Amino acid sequence: MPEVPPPAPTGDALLKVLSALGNPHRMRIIAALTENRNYVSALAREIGMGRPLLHMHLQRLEAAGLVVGTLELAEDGKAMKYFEVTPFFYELTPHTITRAAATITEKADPAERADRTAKEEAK
Amino acid sequence: MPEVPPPAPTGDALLKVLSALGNPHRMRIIAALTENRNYVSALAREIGMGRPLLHMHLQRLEAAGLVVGTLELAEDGKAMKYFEVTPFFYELTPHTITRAAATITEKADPAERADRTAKEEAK
DNA sequence: GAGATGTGTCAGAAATCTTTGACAGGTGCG
DNA sequence: CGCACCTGTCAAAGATTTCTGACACATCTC
Repeated sequence: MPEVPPPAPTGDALLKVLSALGNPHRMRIIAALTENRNYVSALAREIGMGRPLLHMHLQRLEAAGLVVGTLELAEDGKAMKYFEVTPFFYELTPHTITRAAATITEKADPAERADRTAKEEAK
Repeated sequence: MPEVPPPAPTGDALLKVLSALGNPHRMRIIAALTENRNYVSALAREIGMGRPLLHMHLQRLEAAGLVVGTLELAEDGKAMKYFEVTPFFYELTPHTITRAAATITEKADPAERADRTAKEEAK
């Protein structure tokens, strides 16, 4: 079975991944969860961070598709949300960035082209 | 000549790269400069963005080591700063992130906040 | 000199992201 | 019931990032 090359991610998706990973706390969260999956409260204690804050970071990572959380019921009936990292893979080169940049649906686009060229000096 | 495997970047370096790339404008700047090098003012017109703003973005990209700028004197004597992308290559996987996370010198580190650790064992 | 080009920087507004503390559930146990 | 866990959300404060409009300086051309 030949290794299939990773599909090119859309600009917005890659943007989410990069901004999600570009944060020391979230990087550490990925590191902690890579070693072994864990539930929110325990993870919060492990890396010394408040639950609400960790919750938000996990949400950001999950939105980027880097981790997944599943709500499981323990034997004693308590509900705990376990998080684990997804086996992601991204290659960052000028080429991949260029390719991704072409498909960005951020703000501003419909009304803009070659009209605001010599506008700043015109005062 | 065998291809040398890319060296593992330090946590702080990777952090800079990721947060630099995790921005739509900077991604487009990389895309534009990948096609051909350019000087600040022309690039600003090309992607429709104010010079001061572009200047700041280029600074961020250069600090991350993704682009380099060289001040050159044109034939007519005008000084123009040409920017071009560096052939960077980063592999993003749970493993590389974990490895990088171990070497982060961001805020909080000198004194590990391990004070409420006695309670978590009470499971 | 005026005008067009290039460079750079600065201060403050605007928009975002990060962080904290309080609250509102739920379960099982002594 | 009260305590010890778990889950989640919210509002407001705090810290950063992003963006804009001046400003200053240089060169070449008219």
